[in-house]
Amino acid sequence: MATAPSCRARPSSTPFDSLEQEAYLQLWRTYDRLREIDERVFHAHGITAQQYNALRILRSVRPGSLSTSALGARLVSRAADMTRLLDKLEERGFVARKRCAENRRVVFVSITAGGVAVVDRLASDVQRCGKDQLGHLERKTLQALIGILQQAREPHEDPAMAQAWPGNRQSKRGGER
Amino acid sequence: MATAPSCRARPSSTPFDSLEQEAYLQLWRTYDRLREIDERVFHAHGITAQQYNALRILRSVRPGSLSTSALGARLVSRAADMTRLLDKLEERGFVARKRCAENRRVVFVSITAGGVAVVDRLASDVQRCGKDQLGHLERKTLQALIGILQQAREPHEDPAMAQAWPGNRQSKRGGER
DNA sequence: CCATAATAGTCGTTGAAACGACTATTGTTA
DNA sequence: TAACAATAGTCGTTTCAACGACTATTATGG
Repeated sequence: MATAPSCRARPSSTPFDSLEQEAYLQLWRTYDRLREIDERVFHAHGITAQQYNALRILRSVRPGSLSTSALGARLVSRAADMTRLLDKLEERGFVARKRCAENRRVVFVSITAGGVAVVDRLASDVQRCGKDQLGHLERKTLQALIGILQQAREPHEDPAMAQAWPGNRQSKRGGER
Repeated sequence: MATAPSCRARPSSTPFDSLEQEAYLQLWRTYDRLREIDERVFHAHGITAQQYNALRILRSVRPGSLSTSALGARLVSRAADMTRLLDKLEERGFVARKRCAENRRVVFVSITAGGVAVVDRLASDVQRCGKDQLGHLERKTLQALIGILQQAREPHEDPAMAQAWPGNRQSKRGGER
Protein backbone atom coordinates (compact mmCIF):
# COMPACT_ATOMS: atom_id res chain seq x y z
CA MET A 1 0.00 0.00 0.00
CA ALA A 2 1.03 3.57 0.25
CA THR A 3 2.37 4.55 -3.06
CA ALA A 4 4.80 7.42 -2.87
CA PRO A 5 5.98 7.99 0.65
CA SER A 6 7.28 11.35 -0.39
CA CYS A 7 5.18 13.70 -2.47
CA ARG A 8 6.42 16.59 -0.45
CA ALA A 9 3.33 18.74 -0.14
CA ARG A 10 3.95 22.44 -0.26
CA PRO A 11 2.90 24.15 2.91
CA SER A 12 0.09 26.32 1.64
CA SER A 13 -1.29 23.81 -0.79
CA THR A 14 -4.06 22.53 1.47
CA PRO A 15 -7.04 24.80 1.40
CA PHE A 16 -8.60 23.10 4.39
CA ASP A 17 -8.93 24.62 7.80
CA SER A 18 -8.73 21.39 9.73
CA LEU A 19 -8.22 17.71 9.28
CA GLU A 20 -11.87 17.06 10.06
CA GLN A 21 -12.97 19.46 7.38
CA GLU A 22 -10.60 17.94 4.89
CA ALA A 23 -11.91 14.48 5.63
CA TYR A 24 -15.47 15.60 5.21
CA LEU A 25 -14.80 17.39 1.93
CA GLN A 26 -12.91 14.40 0.62
CA LEU A 27 -15.83 12.25 1.62
CA TRP A 28 -18.23 14.56 -0.12
CA ARG A 29 -16.23 14.70 -3.31
CA THR A 30 -15.63 10.98 -3.39
CA TYR A 31 -19.30 10.30 -2.89
CA ASP A 32 -20.10 12.75 -5.64
CA ARG A 33 -17.72 11.10 -8.08
CA LEU A 34 -18.95 7.58 -7.35
CA ARG A 35 -22.56 8.66 -7.44
CA GLU A 36 -22.11 9.98 -10.92
CA ILE A 37 -21.19 6.48 -12.00
CA ASP A 38 -24.07 4.62 -10.51
CA GLU A 39 -26.60 7.23 -11.44
CA ARG A 40 -25.69 6.63 -15.04
CA VAL A 41 -26.67 3.02 -14.55
CA PHE A 42 -29.93 3.75 -12.83
CA HIS A 43 -30.84 6.54 -15.17
CA ALA A 44 -30.44 4.20 -18.11
CA HIS A 45 -33.19 2.12 -16.57
CA GLY A 46 -35.39 5.07 -15.72
CA ILE A 47 -35.00 4.69 -12.00
CA THR A 48 -33.39 6.53 -9.12
CA ALA A 49 -30.71 5.21 -6.80
CA GLN A 50 -33.00 5.91 -3.89
CA GLN A 51 -35.88 4.12 -5.61
CA TYR A 52 -33.64 1.16 -6.34
CA ASN A 53 -32.71 1.00 -2.72
CA ALA A 54 -36.31 0.94 -1.66
CA LEU A 55 -37.00 -1.88 -4.08
CA ARG A 56 -33.94 -3.77 -2.94
CA ILE A 57 -35.10 -3.59 0.65
CA LEU A 58 -38.63 -4.58 -0.21
CA ARG A 59 -37.37 -7.52 -2.20
CA SER A 60 -35.38 -8.69 0.79
CA VAL A 61 -38.56 -9.00 2.86
CA ARG A 62 -40.66 -10.39 0.08
CA PRO A 63 -43.29 -11.63 0.11
CA GLY A 64 -43.69 -9.72 3.34
CA SER A 65 -44.25 -6.01 3.57
CA LEU A 66 -42.98 -3.03 5.52
CA SER A 67 -44.77 -0.03 6.85
CA THR A 68 -43.94 3.18 5.06
CA SER A 69 -41.91 4.50 7.94
CA ALA A 70 -40.06 1.23 8.54
CA LEU A 71 -39.00 1.26 4.94
CA GLY A 72 -37.91 4.86 5.17
CA ALA A 73 -35.80 4.11 8.20
CA ARG A 74 -33.95 1.38 6.36
CA LEU A 75 -33.06 3.45 3.33
CA VAL A 76 -29.47 4.41 2.81
CA SER A 77 -30.25 8.07 2.70
CA ARG A 78 -32.89 9.53 4.94
CA ALA A 79 -35.93 10.26 2.82
CA ALA A 80 -38.05 13.09 4.07
CA ASP A 81 -40.94 12.16 1.90
CA MET A 82 -41.75 8.50 1.48
CA THR A 83 -45.17 9.24 0.14
CA ARG A 84 -44.05 10.63 -3.14
CA LEU A 85 -41.24 8.17 -3.57
CA LEU A 86 -43.75 5.37 -3.21
CA ASP A 87 -46.21 7.18 -5.43
CA LYS A 88 -43.78 6.94 -8.28
CA LEU A 89 -43.02 3.30 -7.67
CA GLU A 90 -46.70 2.50 -7.39
CA GLU A 91 -47.56 4.38 -10.58
CA ARG A 92 -45.16 2.17 -12.45
CA GLY A 93 -46.47 -0.95 -10.78
CA PHE A 94 -43.33 -1.82 -8.85
CA VAL A 95 -44.87 -1.77 -5.41
CA ALA A 96 -48.30 -2.20 -3.86
CA ARG A 97 -49.73 -0.38 -0.86
CA LYS A 98 -52.30 -1.74 1.55
CA ARG A 99 -53.73 -0.16 4.65
CA CYS A 100 -53.23 -2.12 7.81
CA ALA A 101 -56.49 -3.43 9.25
CA GLU A 102 -55.54 -3.38 12.93
CA ASN A 103 -54.06 0.10 12.85
CA ARG A 104 -55.57 1.99 10.03
CA ARG A 105 -52.93 4.70 10.24
CA VAL A 106 -50.17 2.56 8.84
CA VAL A 107 -49.73 1.58 5.25
CA PHE A 108 -47.88 -1.56 4.30
CA VAL A 109 -45.79 -1.62 1.19
CA SER A 110 -44.68 -4.68 -0.70
CA ILE A 111 -42.85 -5.29 -3.92
CA THR A 112 -44.73 -6.65 -6.91
CA ALA A 113 -43.59 -9.16 -9.49
CA GLY A 114 -42.87 -6.22 -11.78
CA GLY A 115 -40.70 -4.64 -9.15
CA VAL A 116 -38.76 -7.83 -8.62
CA ALA A 117 -38.24 -8.06 -12.35
CA VAL A 118 -36.75 -4.58 -12.43
CA VAL A 119 -34.35 -5.30 -9.61
CA ASP A 120 -33.31 -8.56 -11.21
CA ARG A 121 -32.82 -6.91 -14.54
CA LEU A 122 -30.58 -4.31 -12.92
CA ALA A 123 -28.61 -6.76 -10.85
CA SER A 124 -25.77 -7.40 -13.25
CA ASP A 125 -25.39 -3.74 -14.14
CA VAL A 126 -25.28 -2.80 -10.48
CA GLN A 127 -22.70 -5.47 -9.88
CA ARG A 128 -20.54 -4.20 -12.70
CA CYS A 129 -21.03 -0.66 -11.51
CA GLY A 130 -19.60 -1.55 -8.12
CA LYS A 131 -16.49 -2.88 -9.82
CA ASP A 132 -16.19 0.28 -11.88
CA GLN A 133 -16.48 2.41 -8.80
CA LEU A 134 -14.22 0.63 -6.36
CA GLY A 135 -12.96 -2.48 -8.03
CA HIS A 136 -9.45 -1.07 -8.16
CA LEU A 137 -9.12 -1.21 -4.38
CA GLU A 138 -7.88 -4.26 -2.58
CA ARG A 139 -10.22 -6.15 -0.30
CA LYS A 140 -8.29 -5.09 2.75
CA THR A 141 -8.51 -1.47 1.74
CA LEU A 142 -12.24 -1.75 1.18
CA GLN A 143 -12.68 -3.37 4.56
CA ALA A 144 -10.62 -0.65 6.20
CA LEU A 145 -12.74 1.97 4.50
CA ILE A 146 -15.94 0.34 5.65
CA GLY A 147 -14.68 0.13 9.19
CA ILE A 148 -13.63 3.74 9.36
CA LEU A 149 -16.90 4.90 7.85
CA GLN A 150 -18.88 2.98 10.43
CA GLN A 151 -16.72 4.46 13.13
CA ALA A 152 -17.17 7.91 11.64
CA ARG A 153 -20.92 7.94 11.76
CA GLU A 154 -21.40 5.83 14.85
CA PRO A 155 -22.16 8.82 17.12
CA HIS A 156 -24.61 10.15 14.57
CA GLU A 157 -26.48 6.97 13.98
CA ASP A 158 -29.81 6.69 15.67
CA PRO A 159 -29.43 3.76 18.07
CA ALA A 160 -32.99 2.74 17.31
CA MET A 161 -31.98 1.59 13.89
CA ALA A 162 -28.66 0.09 14.78
CA GLN A 163 -29.97 -3.18 13.49
CA ALA A 164 -30.60 -1.81 10.04
CA TRP A 165 -27.10 -0.40 9.87
CA PRO A 166 -25.18 -2.64 12.20
CA GLY A 167 -21.71 -1.76 13.28
CA ASN A 168 -20.49 -5.24 12.65
CA ARG A 169 -16.88 -4.93 11.74
CA GLN A 170 -16.00 -8.22 10.19
CA SER A 171 -19.05 -9.15 8.13
CA LYS A 172 -17.50 -12.28 6.76
CA ARG A 173 -19.75 -12.77 3.85
CA GLY A 174 -17.70 -15.53 2.31
CA GLY A 175 -18.65 -15.63 -1.33
CA GLU A 176 -17.57 -13.10 -3.87
CA ARG A 177 -14.18 -13.87 -5.22
CA MET B 1 -41.29 -3.63 22.62
CA ALA B 2 -39.99 -6.95 21.59
CA THR B 3 -37.25 -5.81 19.42
CA ALA B 4 -35.94 -8.74 17.53
CA PRO B 5 -36.05 -11.69 19.90
CA SER B 6 -33.39 -13.43 17.93
CA CYS B 7 -30.58 -11.17 16.74
CA ARG B 8 -28.80 -14.33 15.81
CA ALA B 9 -27.36 -12.88 12.62
CA ARG B 10 -28.72 -15.26 10.11
CA PRO B 11 -26.45 -15.86 7.18
CA SER B 12 -28.33 -13.41 5.01
CA SER B 13 -27.92 -10.59 7.49
CA THR B 14 -25.65 -8.62 5.19
CA PRO B 15 -27.86 -7.19 2.53
CA PHE B 16 -24.93 -6.34 0.30
CA ASP B 17 -24.09 -8.19 -2.84
CA SER B 18 -20.41 -7.38 -2.86
CA LEU B 19 -17.77 -5.67 -0.84
CA GLU B 20 -17.63 -2.83 -3.34
CA GLN B 21 -21.33 -2.24 -3.05
CA GLU B 22 -21.15 -2.33 0.72
CA ALA B 23 -18.36 0.21 0.71
CA TYR B 24 -20.27 2.51 -1.57
CA LEU B 25 -23.45 2.29 0.45
CA GLN B 26 -21.54 2.91 3.65
CA LEU B 27 -19.96 5.89 2.00
CA TRP B 28 -23.33 7.16 0.89
CA ARG B 29 -24.91 6.75 4.27
CA THR B 30 -21.99 8.28 6.10
CA TYR B 31 -22.00 11.25 3.78
CA ASP B 32 -25.71 11.62 4.30
CA ARG B 33 -25.40 11.60 8.08
CA LEU B 34 -22.54 14.09 8.14
CA ARG B 35 -24.24 16.31 5.61
CA GLU B 36 -27.27 16.58 7.83
CA ILE B 37 -25.04 18.14 10.45
CA ASP B 38 -23.36 20.76 8.35
CA GLU B 39 -26.51 21.65 6.49
CA ARG B 40 -28.03 22.61 9.78
CA VAL B 41 -25.21 25.08 10.22
CA PHE B 42 -25.46 26.55 6.76
CA HIS B 43 -29.23 26.65 6.80
CA ALA B 44 -29.14 28.68 9.98
CA HIS B 45 -27.24 31.30 8.01
CA GLY B 46 -29.47 31.09 5.00
CA ILE B 47 -26.87 29.60 2.75
CA THR B 48 -26.14 26.31 1.01
CA ALA B 49 -23.11 24.09 1.52
CA GLN B 50 -22.40 24.40 -2.18
CA GLN B 51 -22.74 28.18 -2.04
CA TYR B 52 -20.42 28.31 0.94
CA ASN B 53 -17.90 26.31 -0.98
CA ALA B 54 -18.03 28.70 -3.87
CA LEU B 55 -17.50 31.62 -1.51
CA ARG B 56 -14.68 29.84 0.25
CA ILE B 57 -12.90 29.29 -3.04
CA LEU B 58 -13.47 32.82 -4.21
CA ARG B 59 -12.14 34.16 -0.94
CA SER B 60 -8.99 32.14 -1.38
CA VAL B 61 -8.22 33.94 -4.63
CA ARG B 62 -9.33 37.34 -3.42
CA PRO B 63 -8.97 39.98 -4.57
CA GLY B 64 -8.55 38.07 -7.80
CA SER B 65 -11.36 36.45 -9.68
CA LEU B 66 -12.17 33.19 -11.43
CA SER B 67 -14.05 32.48 -14.57
CA THR B 68 -17.39 30.82 -14.04
CA SER B 69 -16.18 27.49 -15.32
CA ALA B 70 -12.91 27.58 -13.40
CA LEU B 71 -14.88 28.11 -10.23
CA GLY B 72 -17.24 25.30 -11.11
CA ALA B 73 -14.34 22.94 -11.65
CA ARG B 74 -12.96 23.66 -8.19
CA LEU B 75 -16.17 23.01 -6.33
CA VAL B 76 -16.39 19.97 -4.15
CA SER B 77 -19.41 18.68 -5.93
CA ARG B 78 -19.82 19.07 -9.65
CA ALA B 79 -22.35 21.80 -10.28
CA ALA B 80 -24.27 21.45 -13.46
CA ASP B 81 -25.50 24.97 -13.38
CA MET B 82 -23.13 27.67 -12.22
CA THR B 83 -25.28 30.41 -13.64
CA ARG B 84 -28.08 30.08 -11.18
CA LEU B 85 -25.83 29.37 -8.25
CA LEU B 86 -24.04 32.63 -8.96
CA ASP B 87 -27.33 34.40 -9.59
CA LYS B 88 -28.33 33.75 -6.02
CA LEU B 89 -25.02 34.82 -4.62
CA GLU B 90 -25.06 37.96 -6.74
CA GLU B 91 -28.62 38.83 -5.72
CA ARG B 92 -27.52 38.84 -2.14
CA GLY B 93 -24.44 40.87 -2.91
CA PHE B 94 -21.89 38.20 -2.03
CA VAL B 95 -20.19 38.06 -5.41
CA ALA B 96 -19.70 40.33 -8.40
CA ARG B 97 -19.58 39.34 -12.04
CA LYS B 98 -17.67 41.10 -14.76
CA ARG B 99 -17.33 40.22 -18.41
CA CYS B 100 -13.79 39.70 -19.56
CA ALA B 101 -12.68 42.32 -22.05
CA GLU B 102 -10.24 40.21 -24.05
CA ASN B 103 -12.57 37.28 -24.42
CA ARG B 104 -16.10 38.45 -24.09
CA ARG B 105 -17.41 34.94 -23.68
CA VAL B 106 -16.01 34.48 -20.22
CA VAL B 107 -17.38 36.02 -17.07
CA PHE B 108 -15.14 36.63 -14.10
CA VAL B 109 -16.51 36.21 -10.62
CA SER B 110 -15.08 37.70 -7.46
CA ILE B 111 -16.15 37.82 -3.87
CA THR B 112 -17.34 41.09 -2.40
CA ALA B 113 -16.76 42.51 1.05
CA GLY B 114 -20.20 41.29 1.96
CA GLY B 115 -19.33 37.80 0.83
CA VAL B 116 -16.14 37.80 2.84
CA ALA B 117 -18.10 38.92 5.85
CA VAL B 118 -20.46 35.98 5.52
CA VAL B 119 -17.65 33.47 5.25
CA ASP B 120 -15.91 35.00 8.24
CA ARG B 121 -19.07 34.99 10.26
CA LEU B 122 -19.54 31.31 9.48
CA ALA B 123 -15.96 30.32 10.16
CA SER B 124 -16.27 29.40 13.79
CA ASP B 125 -19.52 27.51 13.26
CA VAL B 126 -17.98 25.57 10.42
CA GLN B 127 -14.99 24.77 12.57
CA ARG B 128 -17.19 23.52 15.37
CA CYS B 129 -19.25 21.57 12.88
CA GLY B 130 -16.18 19.69 11.73
CA LYS B 131 -15.53 18.64 15.30
CA ASP B 132 -19.11 17.53 15.74
CA GLN B 133 -18.92 15.48 12.60
CA LEU B 134 -15.58 13.76 12.93
CA GLY B 135 -13.92 15.07 16.05
CA HIS B 136 -14.28 11.69 17.73
CA LEU B 137 -11.82 10.09 15.33
CA GLU B 138 -8.11 10.07 15.97
CA ARG B 139 -5.83 11.98 13.67
CA LYS B 140 -4.35 8.81 12.31
CA THR B 141 -7.77 7.47 11.51
CA LEU B 142 -8.72 10.65 9.74
CA GLN B 143 -5.55 10.57 7.72
CA ALA B 144 -6.16 6.97 6.80
CA LEU B 145 -9.68 7.84 5.72
CA ILE B 146 -8.47 10.71 3.59
CA GLY B 147 -5.87 8.52 1.96
CA ILE B 148 -8.29 5.76 1.11
CA LEU B 149 -10.83 8.21 -0.26
CA GLN B 150 -8.25 9.76 -2.54
CA GLN B 151 -7.25 6.33 -3.69
CA ALA B 152 -10.88 5.41 -4.21
CA ARG B 153 -11.70 8.21 -6.58
CA GLU B 154 -8.33 8.53 -8.26
CA PRO B 155 -9.39 6.69 -11.42
CA HIS B 156 -12.53 8.80 -11.61
CA GLU B 157 -10.87 12.14 -11.13
CA ASP B 158 -10.41 14.19 -14.23
CA PRO B 159 -6.63 14.55 -14.56
CA ALA B 160 -7.13 18.09 -15.79
CA MET B 161 -8.10 19.20 -12.33
CA ALA B 162 -5.66 17.14 -10.37
CA GLN B 163 -4.28 20.34 -9.01
CA ALA B 164 -7.56 21.39 -7.48
CA TRP B 165 -7.89 18.05 -5.76
CA PRO B 166 -4.33 16.97 -5.29
CA GLY B 167 -3.50 13.46 -4.31
CA ASN B 168 -0.97 14.52 -1.73
CA ARG B 169 -1.18 12.00 1.04
CA GLN B 170 0.35 13.48 4.12
CA SER B 171 -0.57 17.15 4.01
CA LYS B 172 1.23 18.07 7.20
CA ARG B 173 -0.52 21.26 7.96
CA GLY B 174 1.04 21.69 11.38
CA GLY B 175 -1.17 23.57 13.81
CA GLU B 176 -4.72 22.62 14.59
CA ARG B 177 -4.79 20.25 17.45
C1' DC C 1 -67.08 9.79 27.21
C1' DC C 2 -64.64 14.03 25.84
C1' DA C 3 -60.58 16.64 25.22
C1' DT C 4 -56.05 16.29 24.21
C1' DA C 5 -51.97 14.47 22.63
C1' DA C 6 -49.30 11.34 19.89
C1' DT C 7 -48.65 8.76 15.69
C1' DA C 8 -48.68 7.62 10.49
C1' DG C 9 -49.04 9.31 6.51
C1' DT C 10 -50.37 12.87 2.92
C1' DC C 11 -50.14 17.21 0.50
C1' DG C 12 -48.73 22.24 -0.92
C1' DT C 13 -45.10 25.08 -1.77
C1' DT C 14 -40.60 26.47 -2.39
C1' DG C 15 -36.01 25.90 -3.80
C1' DA C 16 -32.43 23.28 -5.86
C1' DA C 17 -30.51 19.67 -9.22
C1' DA C 18 -30.47 17.51 -14.03
C1' DC C 19 -30.68 17.72 -18.72
C1' DG C 20 -30.74 19.81 -22.88
C1' DA C 21 -31.53 23.44 -26.07
C1' DC C 22 -30.12 28.04 -27.12
C1' DT C 23 -27.18 32.63 -27.69
C1' DA C 24 -23.07 35.00 -28.14
C1' DT C 25 -18.31 35.09 -29.07
C1' DT C 26 -14.09 33.41 -30.82
C1' DG C 27 -11.12 30.18 -33.52
C1' DT C 28 -10.22 27.65 -37.95
C1' DT C 29 -9.92 26.96 -42.68
C1' DA C 30 -11.04 26.66 -47.46
C1' DT D 1 -13.90 36.50 -45.71
C1' DA D 2 -17.73 33.31 -45.39
C1' DA D 3 -18.79 28.96 -43.38
C1' DC D 4 -18.28 25.96 -39.83
C1' DA D 5 -16.86 24.35 -35.45
C1' DA D 6 -15.62 25.05 -30.66
C1' DT D 7 -16.16 27.47 -26.37
C1' DA D 8 -18.49 30.04 -22.35
C1' DG D 9 -22.39 30.94 -20.44
C1' DT D 10 -27.50 31.39 -20.11
C1' DC D 11 -32.20 29.84 -19.93
C1' DG D 12 -36.53 26.58 -20.06
C1' DT D 13 -38.39 22.62 -18.28
C1' DT D 14 -38.87 18.69 -15.60
C1' DT D 15 -37.94 16.28 -11.64
C1' DC D 16 -36.46 15.79 -6.96
C1' DA D 17 -35.55 17.25 -2.11
C1' DA D 18 -36.86 20.09 2.13
C1' DC D 19 -39.88 22.05 5.16
C1' DG D 20 -44.06 22.56 7.21
C1' DA D 21 -48.94 22.42 7.55
C1' DC D 22 -52.72 19.29 7.42
C1' DT D 23 -55.91 14.83 7.86
C1' DA D 24 -57.01 10.64 9.82
C1' DT D 25 -56.55 7.38 13.38
C1' DT D 26 -55.35 5.66 17.84
C1' DA D 27 -53.83 6.23 22.65
C1' DT D 28 -54.35 8.71 27.31
C1' DG D 29 -56.05 11.29 31.22
C1' DG D 30 -59.50 13.59 33.46
